[in-house]
Amino acid sequence: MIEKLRNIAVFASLSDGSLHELAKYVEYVKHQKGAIIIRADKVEPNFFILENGIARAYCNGENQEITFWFGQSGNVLFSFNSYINNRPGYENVELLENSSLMQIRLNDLFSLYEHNLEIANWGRKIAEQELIATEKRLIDRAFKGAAERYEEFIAQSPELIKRVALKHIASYLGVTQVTLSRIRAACK
Amino acid sequence: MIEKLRNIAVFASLSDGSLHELAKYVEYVKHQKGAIIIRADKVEPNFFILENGIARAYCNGENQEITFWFGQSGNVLFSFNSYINNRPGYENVELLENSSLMQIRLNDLFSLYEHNLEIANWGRKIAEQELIATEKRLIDRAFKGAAERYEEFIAQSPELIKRVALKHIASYLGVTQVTLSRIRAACK
DNA sequence: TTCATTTTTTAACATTTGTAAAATGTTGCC
DNA sequence: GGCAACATTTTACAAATGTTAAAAAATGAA
Repeated sequence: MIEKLRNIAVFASLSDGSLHELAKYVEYVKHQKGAIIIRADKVEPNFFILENGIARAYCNGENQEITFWFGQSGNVLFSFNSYINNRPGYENVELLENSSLMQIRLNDLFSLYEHNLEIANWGRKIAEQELIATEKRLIDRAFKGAAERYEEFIAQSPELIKRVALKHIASYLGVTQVTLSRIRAACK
Repeated sequence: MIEKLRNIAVFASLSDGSLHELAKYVEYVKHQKGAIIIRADKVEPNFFILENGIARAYCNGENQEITFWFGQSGNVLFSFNSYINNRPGYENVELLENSSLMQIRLNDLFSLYEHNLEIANWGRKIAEQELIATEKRLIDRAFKGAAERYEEFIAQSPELIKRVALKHIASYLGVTQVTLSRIRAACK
């Protein structure tokens, strides 16, 4: 059990003692492709670690659905507003493949944060890494054209290109699917 | 001294004991309008809290300068990449008015994180709040037109509209200054 | 395989936003 | 006040991206 946790990069900074403490609260779950594991407008009481599979987070607009995040094996996955503010979130999370996940109840995790210094710092680093990645995306939108963003996406996430529908990638990159098609046609 | 810290909202969650610990390492500094207190490509060894004044963070592009963050009284202020990854950052931070700041050396702050549970969780919450705000901006760019983003900016940051040059606000909103002028002309 | 469904591409046209340059407005200093 | 430096708006035109619709290609289930 601890072995399984230790193999996931996100837990690398934790000692055996903390891994044991954490493991007490970890539950394994499997879901089918297409499952919506986090729903907008509901407080999601769990924090997930994606062991296998691919997930996307999206918001519902009027005529459109905006995908703004992809998760792969080893990524953590949670409703931002539930986790951070204990309020209903704005995002849905859909599994794009049959997936296996670990989950911890937020209440248990928060209680670990209040008692275990190492886990509190682990939680801090998770938020920090997500923060720096999100900010870089925001800055990239200003400096780089859609074509360049697409090329970087391919370079950085070759797995996702193979396994995720282009319509989702288009909205992740901030363009319509028509524009993404044009970009792909141009760089052939 | 502790009183001064207690009046700043970002410290509200800290007990007297932790405030005392933190206060040992806090130094007060003043800078003039126009001072660049964080420079891209340098590791910035301090973490700042802006007591008075306004700051902006920006990246240098080839022909342009992109402003992606504004700070006001009470906001924390740090080089993301220095703080998070101990690497040179990508952002400059300029003070747009004469300002007074508190600063703590990152080494001291990190050492507090490793010894004081309450401060570790305080650092976690700071990263989380920045994260949720940044992600909301990214999503807003997809769902809202430039005009709507401008109106929301006015509603949420009335102080900044009065005190910050429009060219900086335009780039913060993700449009050129010409486009912002057109938006302003249209909604008169 | 075959059919139905979904995804992706292509085309034509509309709209938004960008670029460059000039005009106007504002600020601060001598 | 008057000048210089900088900020903002306006104009004309160019480029990028969006919209709509239809065709082509890919996918999945019976």
